[in-house]
Amino acid sequence: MTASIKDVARAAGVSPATVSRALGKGPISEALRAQVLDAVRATGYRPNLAARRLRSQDSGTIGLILADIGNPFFTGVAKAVEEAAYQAGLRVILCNTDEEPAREAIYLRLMQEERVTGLILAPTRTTAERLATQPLEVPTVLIDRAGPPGRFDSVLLDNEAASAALVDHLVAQGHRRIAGLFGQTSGTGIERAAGYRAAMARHGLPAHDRFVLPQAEAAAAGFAALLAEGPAPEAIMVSNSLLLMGLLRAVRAAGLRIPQDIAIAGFDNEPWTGLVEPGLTVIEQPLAEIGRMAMALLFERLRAPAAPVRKVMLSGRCVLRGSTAARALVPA
Amino acid sequence: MTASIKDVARAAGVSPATVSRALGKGPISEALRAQVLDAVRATGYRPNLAARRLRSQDSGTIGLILADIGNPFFTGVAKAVEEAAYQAGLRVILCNTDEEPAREAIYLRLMQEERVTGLILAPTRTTAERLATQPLEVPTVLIDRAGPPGRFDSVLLDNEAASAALVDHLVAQGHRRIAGLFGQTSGTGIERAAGYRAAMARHGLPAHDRFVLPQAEAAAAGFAALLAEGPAPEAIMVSNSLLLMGLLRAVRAAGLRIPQDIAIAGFDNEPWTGLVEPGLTVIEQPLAEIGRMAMALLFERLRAPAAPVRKVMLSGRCVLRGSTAARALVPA
DNA sequence: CTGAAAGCGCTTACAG
DNA sequence: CTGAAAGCGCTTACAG
Repeated sequence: MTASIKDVARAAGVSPATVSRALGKGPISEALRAQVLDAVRATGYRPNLAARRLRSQDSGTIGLILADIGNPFFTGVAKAVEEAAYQAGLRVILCNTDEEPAREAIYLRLMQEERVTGLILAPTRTTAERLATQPLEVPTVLIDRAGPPGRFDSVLLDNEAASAALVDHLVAQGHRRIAGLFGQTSGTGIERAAGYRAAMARHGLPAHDRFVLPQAEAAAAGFAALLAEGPAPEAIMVSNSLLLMGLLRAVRAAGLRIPQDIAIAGFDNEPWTGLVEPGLTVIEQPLAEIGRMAMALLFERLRAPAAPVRKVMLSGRCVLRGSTAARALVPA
Repeated sequence: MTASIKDVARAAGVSPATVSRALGKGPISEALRAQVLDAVRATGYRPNLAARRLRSQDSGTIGLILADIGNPFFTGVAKAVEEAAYQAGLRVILCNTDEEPAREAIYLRLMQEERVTGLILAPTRTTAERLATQPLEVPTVLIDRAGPPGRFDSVLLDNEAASAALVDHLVAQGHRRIAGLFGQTSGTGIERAAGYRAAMARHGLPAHDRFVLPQAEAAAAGFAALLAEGPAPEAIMVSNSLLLMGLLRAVRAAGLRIPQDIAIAGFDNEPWTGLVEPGLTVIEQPLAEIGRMAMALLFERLRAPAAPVRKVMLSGRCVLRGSTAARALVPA
């Protein structure tokens, strides 16, 4: 039904090889090229990518496996990846795992069956651990979440430093009982918790934190648990925007004022964090830079498969807003 | 480098055809199947999807072309589409056009070159018009945005009714000077504007609206223009959540109180619309239902290519919040 | 149920 | 620069 390269060849009075050359690279005279392009238009020919891939052994495709397509962090990174791929003439297959290791496994297999040129992956903790013993056969760059040490090119936020910056800020604002809620499914949550604990210890303060599922509802439950466990915290930090949203709801539902009764802070400078009263203090991540850097590392890897593994650490930016305003400055 | 079906056949002591049958359908004895599966494990064989597609003339893939992957409306729909595709054993290629007709054209062509089984598309106005004269060769379902009448299966919100519900509500709250800002790149914005105008006319009120780019910044500019054009509106409705966000910022920047000085309302019940003070009145769309229905229509179309074109209209739900509270009830 | 053979639509050495 | 031929890795009539 659809025209094939043979139909075009017949229409142009040339061989299929010449059509292929006219459409791709390869030497060809200008006269024949024009002839072929006319025939392409006349026949409505569209190359069959499956055939092209099979023959050339090059999928021309990048796989992008993300934990949550509804999270603006990932969509921001995805846009940058897609842009870089487009510039390089590559396609992107975008996969959403919803933080489920089972879906990750399915997509990882699929990417191998698609014979993708390269893979960019934000693994759950479960999969990150599996990666230590079952290496992937595809050139891969990890983003946002670390894998087994020294095995994968990766682009990560300096999570410990970012958490420490938040703790330092809260301490400077006069807070001492600073609690934390951290996502348990990703290495990122673990690192942010570690940064929080280290910073608290450095200030001589006791850590008080919990790991929860990265969902708004889990943050509410975690908040309740923190309250039940001891003296009410003066401030709470959380490790991602979903938790921040849940925490905000829970704090409001408890009738607590921000920041008078409790200060809150989190990660990801999403538009709504600035729209909500009194504005939420967050760590802003360089989304586009993460995506671009991931693609750059991938291209380098494709060029030099045996080069040493690289780990790029990017810094977050602390965006200070009303939710962590100094208590002394706030009218009671 | 990677094992092919021949390697598996050799390892299992059978023919490639038998390996193919063991992995797919086709009749095969249990004994041979087990033998083959062992060989698959031993060789680490992964089928080459490009080869499979080329031979079977079936890509097993659905194309999903969306206008803005950063918009929760589209990610919500995308999740439902992906879920339905997964249940049916199909893959999804997700494409983001950022409302740019040029990128839409590129992806439309790509989908044909991928020989996708079917396509789900939210076209810009430009592309929707082009579709009238240049029909697609792929079975296609339009979502969110109408195409040329009677030519494409589609799943749409009843936009005129939704806009009318918002206008009726605002009128019931005592507002008369009700203005509107509508996205100009999609048919949806046009329809919502039409619904607004019709409802205003029905109430004997003059319409006062502008079309703007679907961006938060454009809403701010549009708001300023509305103010400059005449007596200040008592209420403003907008046609999507990006505009609602921009409008909220602009209203606040102008030092106006919501709803005392101005009431606002819009579309899409995103989490932040409930978190922001005083809560924003919005039309909630049935995201999952839109995605599921689109896939259902697509499957029906594949089953019966010549069946009559179907257009499914879904109703929005009006979520009333503080941003449109009655003026009389609000303390001044 | 099983195998040998053909062929999906391309690209790419190989000659000329 | 151009063409004839081979072959990428599968699946699927066709025999048996």
